[in-house]
Amino acid sequence: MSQTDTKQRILDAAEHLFARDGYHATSLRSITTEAEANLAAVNYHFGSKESLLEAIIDRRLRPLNQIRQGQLDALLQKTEAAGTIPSCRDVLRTFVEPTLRLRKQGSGSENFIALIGRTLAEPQGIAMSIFMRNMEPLLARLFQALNLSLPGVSRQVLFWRVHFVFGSLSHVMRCHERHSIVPEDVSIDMSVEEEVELFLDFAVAGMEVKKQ
Amino acid sequence: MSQTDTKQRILDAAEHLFARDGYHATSLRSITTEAEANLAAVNYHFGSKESLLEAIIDRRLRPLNQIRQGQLDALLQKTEAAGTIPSCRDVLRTFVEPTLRLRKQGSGSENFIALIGRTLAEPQGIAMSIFMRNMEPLLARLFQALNLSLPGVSRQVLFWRVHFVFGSLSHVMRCHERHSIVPEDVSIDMSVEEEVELFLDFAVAGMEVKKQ
DNA sequence: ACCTGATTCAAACGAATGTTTAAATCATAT
DNA sequence: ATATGATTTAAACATTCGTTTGAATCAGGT
Repeated sequence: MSQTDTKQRILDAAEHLFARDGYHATSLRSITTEAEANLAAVNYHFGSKESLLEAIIDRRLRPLNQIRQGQLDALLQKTEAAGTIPSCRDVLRTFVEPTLRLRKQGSGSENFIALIGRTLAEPQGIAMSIFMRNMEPLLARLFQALNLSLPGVSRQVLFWRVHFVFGSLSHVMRCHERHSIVPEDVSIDMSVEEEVELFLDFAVAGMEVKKQ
Repeated sequence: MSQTDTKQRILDAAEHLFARDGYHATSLRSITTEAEANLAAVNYHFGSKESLLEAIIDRRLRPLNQIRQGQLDALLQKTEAAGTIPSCRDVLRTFVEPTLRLRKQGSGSENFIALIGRTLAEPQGIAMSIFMRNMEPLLARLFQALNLSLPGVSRQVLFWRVHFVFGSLSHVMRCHERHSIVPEDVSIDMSVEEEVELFLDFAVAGMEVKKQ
């Protein structure tokens, strides 16, 4: 059993428990038990509980953001070459689609998505600063692209609507399991494409609407 | 200094700290310090930390839901008497307006709103079950009214869109302070009415949109 | 003034937390 | 085989946690 085995098992277990119970409600003992590792392994491999959280976020957020960044760049290059402006729907899709696709990818990534969803709900938390360090450049470019795609919407209103969309998305990210208020006749199993377009139907309409 | 003084001070302090740092990251010692009460006061007046959380939620959620319920009933009676169906905007307003109004009311209610916002982000948490006990009847009626107001939207799609709206709303509830990603030139000070209508512009457009 | 019940207080409880230690074990290259 | 560095292990570390205790203090009625 090599070093990376233990490290990975700890990362997976912690990702799962942090997502399910939250950072503070999860003990290192419960993590190492689930990972079948010794209690001291966390501090040996990661240094501290907080650094473990950082490693969890970095592991998946870095490649995810590279995909988002690549799709956004490709879209902007394409529209610029064609002399048009990107649609709000296409801009948002570069952010949302890789997110929901990663969740369906398995091997614990659904836990990561839920963890990020929780993180967004704790503005003052430890996870938020780690998260924002990875997100800030991309978020700035995304806002810029949305501003370009919606010339009729003021920066003021645009900001709030982006806020609303992020709220919706983080909620969807958190709730990957059947909820108590979900009616029995509502199916929650959809393909990634269905999920993405269902979300974009909602989000784009809200982004584009003229003031009433 | 009477009994209710200490009880109220503990409720206010705990509401503030639970909202800011989360339930598990807040200790009874930090609560009683902020409330200028003895450590044992929490267990004397409330029995346990968990019962304190329950008291916090009950204190404000009960009257808030009565207002929401009253406004929804009034709307449904009015439209039924007129032989029409309620608009989606009016139905959503009966839920959203009392919420954002309470936040602006002061005396710590903004902490409660943020706490509920956090609660909605912890599906498996202790607060969620306490919260849902108070919310389930109203949520069922709200969903029914929305179904009535949007005859063109299937139950399946409607459920998801309500999900999205709740995500947006809970996000707005959490973020009552200026965020790091908020551009400098974006004002976050609005009247309740402005806030409500800005939110409803977004949410109603997403609820009503035809599939693309 | 005195009694009674409610409230406050300092102190301590056992349990659980994140972290550290030092010895034991493993893997690998010479 | 042996030496070396990486990893694992059991045990203990000092804190902090929620809760409990029993005495002290308070308020109000007789």
